Amino acid sequence: MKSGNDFFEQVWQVVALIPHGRVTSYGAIARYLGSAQASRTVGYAMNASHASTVKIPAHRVVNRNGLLTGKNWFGGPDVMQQLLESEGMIIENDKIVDFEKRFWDPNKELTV
DNA sequence: AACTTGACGGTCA
DNA sequence: ATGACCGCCAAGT
Repeated sequence: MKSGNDFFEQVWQVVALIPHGRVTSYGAIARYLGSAQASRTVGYAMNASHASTVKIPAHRVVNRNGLLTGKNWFGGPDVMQQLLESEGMIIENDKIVDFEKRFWDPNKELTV
């Protein structure tokens, strides 16, 4: 049937599993899928998340620095930050404070 | 059909 | 410690 959508669907699946008040990185998701260096593709999947019927909390996904790289993709440069703060997250200078503590690793939590 | 770009990450110089 | 390049997968032009 369809081909190539597997990667995106898996990414959406993992992102949808991110607990409230937690965040993860593109690389962590990519690694969970088996392609640690395909992190850019993960970000691309986020961009295509609107195509998914599932609700994708993309605001909980940031780069490995905890920086809100895709904040500009939420319809506003501050929307992503507002969403994260709304979940108890602390954002400073477009960066997640205590990112390590808020970090949610699918490989670790889901135990592949 | 081919080349370039993209919400990243890691390694090398 | 800082800067630059390569690798990965898919989509857009």
